[in-house]
Amino acid sequence: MRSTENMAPNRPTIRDVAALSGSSLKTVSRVINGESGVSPALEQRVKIAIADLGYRHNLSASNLRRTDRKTATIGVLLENVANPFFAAVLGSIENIARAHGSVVFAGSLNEDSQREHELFEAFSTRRVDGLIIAPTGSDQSYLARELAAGTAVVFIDRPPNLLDADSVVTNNFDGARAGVQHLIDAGHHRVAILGDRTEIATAQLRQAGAIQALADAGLDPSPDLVRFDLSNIDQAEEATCRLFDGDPPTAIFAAQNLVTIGAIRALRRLNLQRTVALVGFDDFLLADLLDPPITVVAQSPATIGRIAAETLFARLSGDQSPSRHHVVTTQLIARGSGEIRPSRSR
Amino acid sequence: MRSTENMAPNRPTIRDVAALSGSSLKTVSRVINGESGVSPALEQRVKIAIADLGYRHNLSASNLRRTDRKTATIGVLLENVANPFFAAVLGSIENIARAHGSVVFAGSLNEDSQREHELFEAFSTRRVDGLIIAPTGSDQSYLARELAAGTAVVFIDRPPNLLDADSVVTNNFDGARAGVQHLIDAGHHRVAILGDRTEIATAQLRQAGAIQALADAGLDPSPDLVRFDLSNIDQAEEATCRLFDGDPPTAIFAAQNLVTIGAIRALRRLNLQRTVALVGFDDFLLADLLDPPITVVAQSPATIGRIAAETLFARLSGDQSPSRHHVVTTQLIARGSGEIRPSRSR
DNA sequence: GCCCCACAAGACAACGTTGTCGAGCCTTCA
DNA sequence: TGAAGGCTCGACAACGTTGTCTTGTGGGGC
Repeated sequence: MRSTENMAPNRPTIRDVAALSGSSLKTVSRVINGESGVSPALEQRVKIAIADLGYRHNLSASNLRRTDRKTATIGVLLENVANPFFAAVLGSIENIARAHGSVVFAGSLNEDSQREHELFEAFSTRRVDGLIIAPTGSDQSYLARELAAGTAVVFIDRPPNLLDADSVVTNNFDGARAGVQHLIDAGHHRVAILGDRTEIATAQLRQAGAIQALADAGLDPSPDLVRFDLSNIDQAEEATCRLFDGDPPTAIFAAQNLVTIGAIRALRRLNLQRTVALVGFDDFLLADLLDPPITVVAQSPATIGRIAAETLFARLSGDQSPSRHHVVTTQLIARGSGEIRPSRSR
Repeated sequence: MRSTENMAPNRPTIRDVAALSGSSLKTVSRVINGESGVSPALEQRVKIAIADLGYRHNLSASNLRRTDRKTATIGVLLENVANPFFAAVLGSIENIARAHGSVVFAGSLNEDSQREHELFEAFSTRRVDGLIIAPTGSDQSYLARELAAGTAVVFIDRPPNLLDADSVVTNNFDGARAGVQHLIDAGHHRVAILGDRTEIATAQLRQAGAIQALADAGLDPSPDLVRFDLSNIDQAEEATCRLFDGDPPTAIFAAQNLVTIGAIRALRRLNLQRTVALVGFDDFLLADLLDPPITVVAQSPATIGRIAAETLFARLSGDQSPSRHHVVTTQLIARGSGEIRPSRSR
């Protein structure tokens, strides 16, 4: 007895289709799954009944019974879907997933490792075939059981901690090193280094790479020119301004997207944008239309997403080879801001 | 008999948990669902068994049996997840979904109405509780049965065709009208109007609003100043350049994001960026750092996403009131490019 | 004419879970 | 002391589907 208030009628099931078409459950199942062994006439009757009833296959029930247990669903855990870098990664993953007939769960972690656990739990409960994760927490060993249970997992942007699994990451160290090297090559000796929060693994690597470039050139990173833990545009802008309180830098390396933008704003405010060189890590839309155009160390979000998704689907197709760790190279794009020479040598 | 090659072991079920904890299926089910009627001691034993086995709840089976039939899953169909506007919408939806304990399927349509059907089918088969759709096709009547079956559907960005359902859209007509009005107020008589493909409903409205503003001012839109069907940056750049072949405009209204960027590039190329006024529809990152800073008619993707998700969850909680059509207003942000006055009057 | 086989089609159980109902036990109160 | 009622706990069926097995049915070869 169904209440009349909450009046969603029962959806038709294969039982209804069987009754309407005058066939059996199994026959309908065969038609739905395109199995052989159904005469054309009966198949036609079943298809008409399906259309008439507006029957829709129930993947939950199907999946429960099937032996292969594939849901044709993958989960993607990113830092933030609204961040252009990760949005590009997600778009690329979705393209590959589409080609494999899978659909995609998307979730944002926002640097919250508890959220990482929650979302993993939620996706796992829904029995995704595989996961692509840009991890935030410092321990992914909680995934070991899931891996053993047959769920494929690929890490992107940041490698997993305490777990052996495939990964696809940008060459952060070398990219940052090349960015700073580019400034040194332009004749700079006082290069400021601005970076994101040091808890973040990628931020650490970029900062290390940047400092390595200084060391390679026999330059000491003076503490007043190195500022980390900048987590938004405003903080980066403020930190950049303060660089010019004492003995100022002639060039700036900004190790992250938002930090670069903060630096640009600060240089504008101080009217130093044509005097102080700037190289940013990670490309962004319109960088070429700014004045001066911004030189960047570009990452390849689309490549990262594509390789990660391809790796995932290879695993789902049975690839049992040892974990692979893909490193995607960066590309330095010289546009102007990074080629400014020091105005006065020391 | 499980083959040893494909060695994913069976996942533990509540049966295994019951056996290990020395209780029954139903008791384990009660513990999992936080139902009352289990003594603390037994509850503890069950929880230990769950942890020991690494048991994970199977939402498919649960959902199959439950009477409320809620999957705590919603589907979002967008134009493209990598587009900043839709990425912001998606991020906002995901936030609300998280607060309601739901997870989100994301799919890109890329102006392909067949893809719209495919994704709908895929999500429906997975029994999502609700859908948020930025439609691409010209007929959404195929959703009527789904609505009747109890799936909530909310349309965003573009209203549905041939279907009655909730919607949340930007006030495209008035926004575009205000943008062009702003240029007219600055003294312009020759205002070019550049727009996206006319098949797109929002593009039509913006173009109509822009032309209405001209008409209101007693200006005739001369055909050589109106260019539609620009679907990417390059086409927009090319079209903008050609505007200056004959009798040139003194101002440009670009009715879409990428079109605005194309126009900026073109004006730069012609070195007219400080001479020709420009107002763009839809805001973008760094618009304020360009030279001149770009005046825009800003949409509120986050607001659209939030209202759509809140409407959806209200429906899922039983709201049966008639369909509502939310209109989100635009905001004109004057930054400089739109306030340039005509250099010579005609 | 008979046997065998291929093929179409259906009966039935099972997937992992939860709704229903009933058994057993303990407490409470007349 | 006994009936009533409230607990905890478990047996069982059912959700919608598919794997397995069985039952027809007709055709071909001898």
